[in-house]
Amino acid sequence: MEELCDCNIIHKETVNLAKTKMPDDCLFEKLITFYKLIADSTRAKILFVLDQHEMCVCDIASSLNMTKSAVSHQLRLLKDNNLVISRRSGKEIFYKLSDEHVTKVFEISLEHVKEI
Amino acid sequence: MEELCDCNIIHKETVNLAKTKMPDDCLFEKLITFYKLIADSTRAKILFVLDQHEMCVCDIASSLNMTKSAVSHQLRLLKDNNLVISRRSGKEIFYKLSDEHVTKVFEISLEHVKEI
DNA sequence: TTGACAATTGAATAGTTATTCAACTATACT
DNA sequence: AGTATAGTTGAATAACTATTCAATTGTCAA
Repeated sequence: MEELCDCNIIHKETVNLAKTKMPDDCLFEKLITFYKLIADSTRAKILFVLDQHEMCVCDIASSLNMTKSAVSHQLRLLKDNNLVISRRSGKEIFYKLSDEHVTKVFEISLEHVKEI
Repeated sequence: MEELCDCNIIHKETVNLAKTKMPDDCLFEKLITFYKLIADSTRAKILFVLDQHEMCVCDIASSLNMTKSAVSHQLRLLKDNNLVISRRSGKEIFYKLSDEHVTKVFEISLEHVKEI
């Protein structure tokens, strides 16, 4: 295992403890993937309105004052990452949060960030 | 207020409800600023190791196998946004999470993302 | 005061990404 | 079949950002 850092370990115990406790990269990937999705105002707003009610693309675009295309691109990202699911009903496609878990995490995130 | 969207409102009630419930942009800014900071593997790992123990830049760089410079740049962002604080002790500068609140939000985030 | 080490900084680069635009598909209705 | 509407898509652009590199600051110890 090569050392990439350009400095000495000053406090060996602290560093060793940190390294042993460090979760595997997979967990960080999950964390980052999830929070990158929230960390965009368009997507955060989409999640917020879908947390209120299932919606079609036009309604989301109207609510956010954006084009259908821009919203659709972001919906695709959210869908690919399983944060939302869709169903077609005639010409319209309705989107909603994928499950209670996403709802909960999003609401908790929103709640906590209010306090910072 | 100009309309930027390129489509009709299909379900007027749903859209109106969403619009009235929509938090002001300031809250979304806070949410996004905070989650953007977490949504990067370097910064997430820095927050993780600082959640274990106060650390100097060299120790953080060693723990993450990165250069001091790269770590320092990210620490600056975290500090500017009040997620971490620092104190000098001789040649070293120790960083830690800024308060219990940041600790809590970060730990909750980590906990919840495990379940997704 | 000189040298060594900890840390910061600014500019440059490379990679990522949100929105726009135009073209396209899918469905419903006449 | 033909038209209008809902939605998707890919390419292009513009904006943003993480890391590198080289230079610099701050502190200590000889």
